[in-house]
Amino acid sequence: MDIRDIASASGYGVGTVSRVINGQPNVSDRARKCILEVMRECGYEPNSNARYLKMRAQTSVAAFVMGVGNRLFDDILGPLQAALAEAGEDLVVTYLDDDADEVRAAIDYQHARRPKAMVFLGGEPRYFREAFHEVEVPSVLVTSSAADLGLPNLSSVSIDNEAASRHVIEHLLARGHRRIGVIGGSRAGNLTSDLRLRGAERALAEHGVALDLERDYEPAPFLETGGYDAASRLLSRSGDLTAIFALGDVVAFGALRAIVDRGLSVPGDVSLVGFDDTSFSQFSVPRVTTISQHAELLAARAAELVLRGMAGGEAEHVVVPFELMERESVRAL
Amino acid sequence: MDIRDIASASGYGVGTVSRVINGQPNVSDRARKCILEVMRECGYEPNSNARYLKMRAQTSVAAFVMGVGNRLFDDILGPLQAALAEAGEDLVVTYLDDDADEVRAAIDYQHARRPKAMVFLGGEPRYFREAFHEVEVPSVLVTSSAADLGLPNLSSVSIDNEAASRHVIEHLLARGHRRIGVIGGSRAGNLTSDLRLRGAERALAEHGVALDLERDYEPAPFLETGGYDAASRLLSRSGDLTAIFALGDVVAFGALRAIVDRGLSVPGDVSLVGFDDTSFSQFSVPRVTTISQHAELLAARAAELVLRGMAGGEAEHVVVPFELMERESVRAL
DNA sequence: CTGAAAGCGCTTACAG
DNA sequence: CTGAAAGCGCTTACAG
Repeated sequence: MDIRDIASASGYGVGTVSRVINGQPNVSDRARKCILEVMRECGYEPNSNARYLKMRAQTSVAAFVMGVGNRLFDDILGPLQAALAEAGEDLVVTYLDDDADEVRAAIDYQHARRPKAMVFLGGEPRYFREAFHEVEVPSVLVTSSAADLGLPNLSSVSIDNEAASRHVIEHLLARGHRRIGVIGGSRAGNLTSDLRLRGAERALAEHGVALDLERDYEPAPFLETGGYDAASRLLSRSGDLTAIFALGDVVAFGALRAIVDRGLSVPGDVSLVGFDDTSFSQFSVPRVTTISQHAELLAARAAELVLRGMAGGEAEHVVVPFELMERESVRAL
Repeated sequence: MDIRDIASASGYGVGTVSRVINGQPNVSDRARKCILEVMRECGYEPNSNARYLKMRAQTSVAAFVMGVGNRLFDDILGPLQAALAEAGEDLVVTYLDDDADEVRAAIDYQHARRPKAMVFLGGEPRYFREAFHEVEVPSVLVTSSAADLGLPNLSSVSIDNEAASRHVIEHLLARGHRRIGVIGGSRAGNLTSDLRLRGAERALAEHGVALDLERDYEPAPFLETGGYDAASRLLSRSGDLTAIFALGDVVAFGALRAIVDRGLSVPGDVSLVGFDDTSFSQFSVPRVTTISQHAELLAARAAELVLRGMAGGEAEHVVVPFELMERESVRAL
């Protein structure tokens, strides 16, 4: 069942059939109606490989969503799609596994589909450094800054992760905490958690309570168990900590459990702050103070950057404000 | 940059180049080496549309992961891939958005890639009923039964959701609970939550404490807010409930919050049971009793069904055991 | 082991 | 408005 079958069944040529498939205007109403009818009857679906093989023309803009299951990303997608739609652009989204190489995926996609532009929700800087030069279309990285990458066709929009982290520490300091532990990420890992850690370190240093990385910091993968183990180790080692800053909400969730398991209470004995404002921090008992990123704002800026990139503009790196969500997990000493 | 460029640059014909691309044996070592070298130098990547257009031959088995962010599915994927690899089959996975039509996606995929078989991690029965007849390859639905669908090429592997639900109710009953509320899903929705609701109803009825659907059941979307609102309404209406069974862990998470917000404690005042054994129920305070599905078992059976289907076997519907994870959220009255 | 040729199912100038 | 023809980049008999 191919376009030729439809052509002969309808009595028109393949050219005309192709035109109705693609919704082109120069087809008589009569032909269109007739052909549409035949296609429906036959349950015909154009072969996409053949289409894309021919249509070297660029199609829609492609979005790659990293780390499946991130609610923030889901919340960005809607407004982004809407904003793009307003400019007449389609958005087709591809979900990627947590440890997938998003840049490789994007390059493959580019080969197959020739998108006009690409947007990455999340992303590992390492992959961008390695292979992004192979992508030829304007792109934007969302939630993490690409300013340091210096790629001519890669814009970015993110909060200032380092500043957000400083803000958390200052919040804690202002409430009388001096012995503050930090958990999450690693000292030589993913750029985003690096920035958060660095922000905490600097804020602490500025206030004369330098973070002892050996004693008061514990790396942890961004999983509940990671947070649980890290908090346990930290608490065994530094029993005098009055507050823990978890560099991600999942980590905070595990940490909360670990604290309670030691017979301590949050915030009675230990104050806790997370990062990301996931549903965990909104519904846990107690609700956890955390840093929130504004999905709609990120989406709006991302859309602008995409459009500007497609119009030939240079890469830009925009920073949007974050917000500290004060909840129930921090006690004033 | 196409296969012809590689051919002329290497001095061989396109046929030979194609053969080395596809790792076929009938190529001299010399030619293979030379061509590989040229391809590397040029950074050549075959055009996948052209490949698939020609290769009408079937490729790998395709997996569709529904409702992005479901840890159970992620845990199934690894073992499934491994088991299939042992049989020499590749698994390529596609992540789908929560409200995507997975069957439509599968049909499109089938058109483009001609997979040998497909497996669905999760899925909406409605979509299967509507369009699955268009898929032509052996498939298996995982975590939900396709027995009632009667599709000749659709096998399934799942726990007995109804029985699991009965088990929860019996557990509660055995601990002296008589006034048990149920939240989550809807009375005319997704098959899986229907089954869970029905299991609860029947178990209750059998023990002479019929579930009053108007009074002691609250539908809720599978989100924390859904659980929060449903539990709030239920508790306002039926203040004498001693236990709540949430048809999903996310719903339980929201419910836990709602209970605490009313100044009640779990399990002191209200016992709580979830379903799915997500990280929430493992790390919440208190840890929540829930039903666990065995990822490795599901994966192993799914792999068998895929292989059997590819060998021409008929569709089968297998049921694997579930497990009640007793934790800290249920009190004996 | 290798090359020349046909053809996968489409789209798009080109001519009418 | 419509059709015949070329060609997108590959793979695969077929012949050598």
